[in-house]
Amino acid sequence: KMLALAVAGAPENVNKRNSVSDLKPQGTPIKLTKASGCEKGVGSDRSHYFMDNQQRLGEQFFNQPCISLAKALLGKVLTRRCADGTELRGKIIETEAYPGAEDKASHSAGGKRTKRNTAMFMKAGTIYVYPIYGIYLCMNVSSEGEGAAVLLRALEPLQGLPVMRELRAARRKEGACRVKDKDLCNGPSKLCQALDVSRYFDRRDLASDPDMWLENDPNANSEEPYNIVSATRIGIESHGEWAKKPWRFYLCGHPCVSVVNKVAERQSLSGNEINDFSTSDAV
DNA sequence: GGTGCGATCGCCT
DNA sequence: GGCGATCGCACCG
Repeated sequence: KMLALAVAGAPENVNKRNSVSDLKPQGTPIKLTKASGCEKGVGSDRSHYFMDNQQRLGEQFFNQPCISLAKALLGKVLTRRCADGTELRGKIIETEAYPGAEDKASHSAGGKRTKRNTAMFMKAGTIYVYPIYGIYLCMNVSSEGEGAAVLLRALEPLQGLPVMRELRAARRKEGACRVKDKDLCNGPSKLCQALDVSRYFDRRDLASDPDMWLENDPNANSEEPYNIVSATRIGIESHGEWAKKPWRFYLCGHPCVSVVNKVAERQSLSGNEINDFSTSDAV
């Protein structure tokens, strides 16, 4: 606790003003109140919410169908305990479901098991980390169902932002501008960098691992619920019909969404749960 | 604000 | 040997 506090309580306030402007709610009705945004709570202000023993989500939570888990993960807090005791926290705000064998866009398409995708076939809650484009990593969590997993695509950073910023800056050019709060974890590989998720986590159990786990957001009750947008998944255009499945889920209007899909948002708001449109992501 | 492009390498065919 | 469940930067408007 003390370590976490020490880290979180550090120099963050210095940049408060910047962060505030970084996180403007846009578009749709979201409830990004000051208390729930990245700006204020982040770090020092927010960390006290996590001082009491937060209960980690256990096996049962992960043991649900893929699409259902992808939605259930939204709003949960991913916590990473670093080697020095520093705790980094981010709220999951965007996921993608890869339900398994029939899904041609999945690494487990056709039920194929390989060395790489082994974690997808392990018990629900198993972490699947794989390298992509030679230089990046993506993190998934396996769900119920053979070869099914959920890709984590974006987090709202809550605690340990200075550390996250350092971890992210390591990859960037010297002299590049400071990463905005909302950009620290707004992409699948960015969140791996920001939370120091390495390939070492592949095949580990998110329900019992000492270095990474999930919590409920202790602040959730004071916030109005977000609308969940379901949109087409990102980066799988070459997979024909499967590319059109609306299996990407995100909190509507949240500033940390990696790619906004306005068509999907309109459909979600009009109360249509099935967004089987074929257009690619609008800007 | 948006778009285009190159980086870079493990994995699978 | 070819190809990504991506990212950051340069460039344009």
